[in-house]
Amino acid sequence: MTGRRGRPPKDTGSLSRERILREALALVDEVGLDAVSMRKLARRLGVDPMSLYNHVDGKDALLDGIAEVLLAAIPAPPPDADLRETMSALAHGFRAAMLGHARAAPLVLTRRLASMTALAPVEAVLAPLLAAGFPPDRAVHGLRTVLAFLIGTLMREVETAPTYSGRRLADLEGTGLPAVAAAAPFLAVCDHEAEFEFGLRILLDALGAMAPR
Amino acid sequence: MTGRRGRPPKDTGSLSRERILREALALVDEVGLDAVSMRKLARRLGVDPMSLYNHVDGKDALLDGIAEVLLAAIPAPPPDADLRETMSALAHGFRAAMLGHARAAPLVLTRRLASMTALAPVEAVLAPLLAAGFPPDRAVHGLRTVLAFLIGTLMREVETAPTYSGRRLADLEGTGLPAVAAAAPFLAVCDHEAEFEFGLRILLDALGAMAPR
DNA sequence: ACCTGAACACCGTTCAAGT
DNA sequence: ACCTGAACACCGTTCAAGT
Repeated sequence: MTGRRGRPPKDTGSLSRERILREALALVDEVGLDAVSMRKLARRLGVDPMSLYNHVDGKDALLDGIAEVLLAAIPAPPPDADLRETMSALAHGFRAAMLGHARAAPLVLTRRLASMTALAPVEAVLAPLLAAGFPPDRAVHGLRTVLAFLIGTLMREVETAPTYSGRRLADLEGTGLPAVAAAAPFLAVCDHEAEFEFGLRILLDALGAMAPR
Repeated sequence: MTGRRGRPPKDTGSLSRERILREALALVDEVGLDAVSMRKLARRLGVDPMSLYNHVDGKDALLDGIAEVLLAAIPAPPPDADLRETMSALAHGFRAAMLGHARAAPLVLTRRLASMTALAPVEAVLAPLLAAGFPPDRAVHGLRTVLAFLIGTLMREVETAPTYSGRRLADLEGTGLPAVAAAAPFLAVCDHEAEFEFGLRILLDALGAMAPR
């Protein structure tokens, strides 16, 4: 009984904003952000490049759309969790969503998203902060501080080419900068996971200590 | 006696890597990153586009070069300052350098800089951390955490279009999200200065508390 | 060693035309 | 309402030629 009446069955459906965004994300995953073009996306969809403009407002709007798809993948935190658990769950969910599409992640991390879709995670962070007794202005402060850390950390994770060989170590030791040389073995590599947990802990500890209740 | 012998006097000098980078930065400041092209830069320099390739390795290398120019503008902290003063001075110097060229700042904030030029500020942060007794691995942790916060915060500052009118407030209140609505007046605006100081304080307090001496 | 210009293989997007 | 294709005004970069 499904799919009647429509001349072409839905999932063949030539074009739709959803199909375009889904395929665009796949294209970014495959070729990287710089190599994405409206024309390549159209070719991939078996369609004239201009057809895309019937569903998407141009390349910039397309990229914003991809960012929204990525953001929508962050799972909602368990509703009964306390402040720390909630913030931690959201931070980890955000990270997982970005690492799941590392090449597309900069779209979320570097673009100013006007859309209201981006507000679900904001609500999820703000609610426990308010519940913990933070007045709204300080809750927003807390939100923004954690978000800045997440964005900065994930930019580093996601831009890192998969190539820090031992090569860099020698470079670092040969700079004549004493502190750099002393810390060279730890500068040459980066355990992103540990880095993330280290910074997140500092911030969540600080917020916990500041919480009115 | 200066400038003899060279047929064209130095400062007329048709091209040089330095002149190209300086003019490229000015071009980014004027037209924005997206609108920058090798051809426009060449036109601005009164030169054939291809001449640039004699001094710069291509557009990507040009952009990396601009990022290095920006980074070089961070002043060295006073050498006699303690850990907190040093970190604070560097953070503020970094921020000032980025805000001085807001449209070019994403080059520093989002690109992976391979160059060793970027190491001067790293040395400046690491040195006081080591002096405060942090073992090298923890010093690097501290450096990276602060840097992530700086990058995330400055990305927000620098990407913010100069347009948060009262318009957004109504939008935020009408979302049906209770915490967002309650905090709407504070979400609608952003005092970047205060935000920066708030987050930086948390991090420097935490590092101070962790310092072995 | 450095500069030039033509040429190549691309872009995003407008517009008039089709169905 | 949606799709098409030609056309426009750009790109970054290679290459052979000039000085």
